[in-house]
Amino acid sequence: MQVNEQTATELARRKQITDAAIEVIADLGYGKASFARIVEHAGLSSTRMISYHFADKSDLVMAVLVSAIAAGDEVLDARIAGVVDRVELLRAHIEARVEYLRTHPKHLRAVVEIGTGAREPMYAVVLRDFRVGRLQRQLHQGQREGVFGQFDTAVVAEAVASALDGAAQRAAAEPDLDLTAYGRELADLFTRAVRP
Amino acid sequence: MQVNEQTATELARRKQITDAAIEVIADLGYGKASFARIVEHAGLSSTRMISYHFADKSDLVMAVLVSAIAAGDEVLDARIAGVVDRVELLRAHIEARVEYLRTHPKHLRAVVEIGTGAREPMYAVVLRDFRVGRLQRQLHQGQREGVFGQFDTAVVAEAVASALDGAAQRAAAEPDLDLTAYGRELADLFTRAVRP
Amino acid sequence: MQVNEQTATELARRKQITDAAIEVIADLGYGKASFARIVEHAGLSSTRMISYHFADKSDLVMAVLVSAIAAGDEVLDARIAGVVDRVELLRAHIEARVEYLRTHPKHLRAVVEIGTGAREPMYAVVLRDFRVGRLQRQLHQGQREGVFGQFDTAVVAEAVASALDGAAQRAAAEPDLDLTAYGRELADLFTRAVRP
Amino acid sequence: MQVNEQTATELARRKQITDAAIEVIADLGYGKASFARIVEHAGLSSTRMISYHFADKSDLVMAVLVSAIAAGDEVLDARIAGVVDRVELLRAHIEARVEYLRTHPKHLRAVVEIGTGAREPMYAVVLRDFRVGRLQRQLHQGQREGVFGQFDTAVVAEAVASALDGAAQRAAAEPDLDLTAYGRELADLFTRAVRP
DNA sequence: TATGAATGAGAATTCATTCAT
DNA sequence: GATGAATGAATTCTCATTCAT
Repeated sequence: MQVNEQTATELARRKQITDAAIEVIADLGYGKASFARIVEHAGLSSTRMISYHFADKSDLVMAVLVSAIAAGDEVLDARIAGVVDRVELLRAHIEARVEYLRTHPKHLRAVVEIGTGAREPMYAVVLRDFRVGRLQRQLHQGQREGVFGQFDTAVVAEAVASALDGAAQRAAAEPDLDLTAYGRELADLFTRAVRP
Repeated sequence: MQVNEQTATELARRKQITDAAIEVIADLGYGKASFARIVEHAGLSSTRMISYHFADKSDLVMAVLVSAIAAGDEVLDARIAGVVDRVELLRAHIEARVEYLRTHPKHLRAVVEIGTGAREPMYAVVLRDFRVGRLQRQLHQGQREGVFGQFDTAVVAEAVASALDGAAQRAAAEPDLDLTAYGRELADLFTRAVRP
Repeated sequence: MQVNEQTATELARRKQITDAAIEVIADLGYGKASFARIVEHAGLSSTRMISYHFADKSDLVMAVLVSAIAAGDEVLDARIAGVVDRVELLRAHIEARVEYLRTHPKHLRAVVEIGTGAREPMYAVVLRDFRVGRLQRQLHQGQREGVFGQFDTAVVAEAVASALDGAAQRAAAEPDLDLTAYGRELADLFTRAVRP
Repeated sequence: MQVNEQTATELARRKQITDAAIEVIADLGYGKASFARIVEHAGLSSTRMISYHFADKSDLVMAVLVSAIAAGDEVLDARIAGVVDRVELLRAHIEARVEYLRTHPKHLRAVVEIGTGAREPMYAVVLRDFRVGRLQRQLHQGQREGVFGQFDTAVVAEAVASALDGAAQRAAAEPDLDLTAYGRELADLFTRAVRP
């Protein structure tokens, strides 16, 4: 299939660039992640390469976001598959995010960096859904079923998301951090907190 | 005494600059807070003014940090004065930070922006103490007294600090947010979470 | 005949590209008329399409010129056919150019844009002939016949041509401009001016 | 006076830059007049110099416009001073513009280049006033006084302005052109044309 | 204590064009 | 007859900082 093959190279290049961008953003922060540093990391010849494959910087960043979020949701979906208990679902959600941080440290770091460093409202929508969207819906459902107490789901979802952001920050600073234990602690913390 | 008068002018200038820097960092983010934008905001003649009063950018940022943290700790100290109960102390701590966010929105926003946007390890120490230092000591003491359950104080302190960061972000995005209620929700959340 | 069929497609493509180029040059000006914007306008896949069909940019611009000038002279020829009176011929010439501006606004605009924006002496020859060539010959002949006064035909021809350029500029700025009236005014103006 | 002296250097620099910009725009056209070529022409160290003294490119272009137009109006004012006859005033106007083209060839060329090459509506206002503003008012007044015939003053003013633009173009292409004669021809042409 | 002037380095982006198939 | 991929050069503009007074 010619069409697919034509696109294959293009897709491979885009992936090479987004992967490099993820690493650079994770390592240097959103502010320092210039085209020059990304091409250097990707082993490309010039920044022109990026401009050729992406309309502009926000196009690249959006591609990074989509890619990283897809990977994160994959981990999440796999972890919560089959879990029905609401409390266990919350635990699974938190632990899945920390597991994602463990298996894809650069990906999650990049998302957090973009979330905090970038100011384009363009990213806010997709970031919001990744950070608090699903979680808040779960919390809301748990309240309706009576398994959770009465609290502001927006506040709690934001608190959980922020705690996971904080975990990413700490993990970056302390590479030896035991993330599995960290995830369990966070899950314990919030499952206690949502009890009726 | 000439020396003192010189210092007084000097201090006034420094304050004018740090105040402007706080506003700009809070409004535009650390990455966009250039000298040019700060002098514009402060109504100064040129960026040379900043370079004259501060050794370099990190010197200015550190001054911003010290100033903002002092103001925040002042609010905190006033709020926890006389509180002895450990749980109430935790509640007071969280609510005091949110109150600080309400009374000094630009200050706390600036601190968070520097915490997430800047990468100089230089700031990390002072930031760490502001965000988790006192809190973690309180939690630890509470555990020793048996009022709190057994959890990793570092994890919980980081979670609380991150939740407050998240509150600052939301407050920036939603100016009409009821911060007093938000603070109460957060305090409820974490006081439930630390129960034995 | 394969050769002809190939040429037909080739010609169709070239026409598609020159037509798009005319629109872009007319709308955005010569300076902003990049290959990228032309392919976008033409709905082509890449700028490579242009480079394939035209040797280089000046080749494309020359094709635009030839095409637009041919269309303009067609209108002119139709309008002056049968007119013998010298003064009427001048009037017909001016009005035909304005009519061309009305029926092919993008074409004439593109010619003017290239005339003013481009610097290649290559275009100057063909432009010169379109703008002042025929007109100057008519004026000269009119003088020999004694119907026109004594003036510098080069100056007057250039003035007429410039006035028509100006009309194109105004028409672009004011889409509601009554061009027929404008043409009549110009014709009146210059027929008065050439009287002996 | 310190204030003046401080500004003096600044003003001198700005003049040095605008003068160089006028030359470059006149010689290479608006499209090719990059900062790089202007600093090269001005003998400055880097384009940074321009960015330091002008907010952005349009700021520089506007300064060029103001400077060139002021010089042109100075010549015009000197030429029409004391002229009362309406027809003579029209002649003086046209000849003054051509004289300006002769004494300040680069200045008028630059104005024409900006007028045709730039697209910023920002310039349009000041350009319009220079090109047709005063002239149209004169024509209108002449009609009210009955010295001129009935014609559309906007059309005629635009035609005169365009003819002067055309003169600038020709003068650039033919350095040996006798501009005084050219100006007289144009003045003859249009004074004939406006007769009742 | 203050400032006007200047700067080298780097930013993202656009340009017409060429290579290889 | 067509195209996907790539590119070097150039664009305007911003950055924190230094020089000289």
